[in-house]
Amino acid sequence: MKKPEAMQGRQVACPECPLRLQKCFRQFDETELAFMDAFKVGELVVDAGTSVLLQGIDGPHLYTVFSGWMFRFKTLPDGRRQILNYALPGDLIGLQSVLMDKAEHTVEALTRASLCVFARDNLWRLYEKHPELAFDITWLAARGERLLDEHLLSVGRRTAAERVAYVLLHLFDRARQLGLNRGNSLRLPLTQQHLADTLGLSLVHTNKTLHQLIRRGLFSWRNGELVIRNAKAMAEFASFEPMQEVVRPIL
Amino acid sequence: MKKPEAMQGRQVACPECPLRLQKCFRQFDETELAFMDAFKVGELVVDAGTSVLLQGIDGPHLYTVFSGWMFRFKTLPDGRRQILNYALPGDLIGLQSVLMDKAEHTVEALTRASLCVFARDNLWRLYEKHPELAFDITWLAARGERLLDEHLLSVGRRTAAERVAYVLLHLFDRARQLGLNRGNSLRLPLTQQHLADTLGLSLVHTNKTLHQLIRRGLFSWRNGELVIRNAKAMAEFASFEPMQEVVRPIL
DNA sequence: CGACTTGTTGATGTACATCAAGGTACGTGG
DNA sequence: CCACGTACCTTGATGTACATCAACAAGTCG
Repeated sequence: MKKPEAMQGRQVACPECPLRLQKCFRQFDETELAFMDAFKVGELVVDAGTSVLLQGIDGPHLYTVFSGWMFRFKTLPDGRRQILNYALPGDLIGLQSVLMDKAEHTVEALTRASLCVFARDNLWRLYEKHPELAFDITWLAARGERLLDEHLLSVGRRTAAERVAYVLLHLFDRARQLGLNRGNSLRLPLTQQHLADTLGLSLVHTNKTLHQLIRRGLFSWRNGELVIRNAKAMAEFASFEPMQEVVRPIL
Repeated sequence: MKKPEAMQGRQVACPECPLRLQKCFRQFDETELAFMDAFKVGELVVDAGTSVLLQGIDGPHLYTVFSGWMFRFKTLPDGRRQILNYALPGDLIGLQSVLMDKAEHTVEALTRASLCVFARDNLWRLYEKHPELAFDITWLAARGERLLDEHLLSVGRRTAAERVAYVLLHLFDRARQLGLNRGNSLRLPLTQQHLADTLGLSLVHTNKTLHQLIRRGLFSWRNGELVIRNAKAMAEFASFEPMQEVVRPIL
């Protein structure tokens, strides 16, 4: 587990942010962009395997993922790990740790990733001066809760095979909304161990289950390339319903 | 599953709200109390077994639990149910459904319960006029996410016995902060089926596990009365750490 | 200098034996 | 009647062990 690299100065100004051009994100007006630009204190680029927030440690910053994949997890004292969810470009990181004073989970980069960094101290000004942005933050928090609801349903009540199918569709769907896919194909930067820790399964059983589903022709996954072969059957099997596509805020 | 009773008019004015007297809740100033009083459109009293929000249905209201226990759950098409969390007095209900336009989960009363009802349309005014209250809502959302994180860790990575011990301590701790306990004793309005659906276990196995822990002298639970007999051993066994006691907002 | 070994490491694949959890059935008791 | 208790058998998931495979570094030899 590497340490984060030193935070760099600001490279991209919010008004020119290329992420905001994606159709899935809400348009900001000039005042909002100006405020965000002032709110942003820098950028952080981390290599895969680097932790940005640590379980039990005070977290002074709020982040937005600009590029790359990250994941959030908790561990038990004896090392058992549960991955809570994944953060993709546009996702907020560190809201819990800013509001509750310290993080109760760790956030680690799955790929090389870059983050926009905001100072916690200015968050209050955001609430005072820009209620729309405050509303956006609450919206993002509610969305986070919804993702956890769905994940919890999976881990608690779906069978191993259903869980695997579900999570792959879920990740594919989220990545697709950001345009990270190429047709039915997607570069998935996970190991089977990540999947296992996401789904509450052992590595060995995850592997068996994965192959069982691949043999059934639902998808393939080789060399980090996931291909959805039969989305319909897969969604039916896993009781997966894609998230309604909404124009969502981005900080 | 009964339908909610008709909403009654306002009985208790926010400035006189007895719940706010609890030491665990943040004090509101007069302006805030006045605003909340105007924001509140009524009260809703429901019997045990009544659903307030329904999975997949548009939810126009925001609620605060005033008294009683409620729980939030999702179900799969074939009926498998996963309880996501419990709502006790002071907890917010319906934020997801208000922000995302419809609920993706159901909220049901575990006991007779009364709720304060707020109109979604006025939520925006709250963000405009009372950033502190907006901040509070975000805080509550972040807290909800944290509870889910912990629950997910349990279901994903704890053994059946650890899960049972953990959830009982968790519920006891939350109830204690509200003064619902009497020493080590607490009236727990759950059936073993609720517990099973919370923990992702079968009813039979939940029962066995429960008795295994009772035989070990960690707690007892008869006639709906939970008694923590050995809190230390129980917390150690389940890797339970009580939530830091914070003064928290209430709407 | 390049080409071919060799060793290392991390991710993956598969075969057991074992065990934790599930499902059915049939009790009891309020 | 519904919640709880318990026995019995089944099965889904685990843990250990070991083999494969690709990526990468170091070392050796033509």
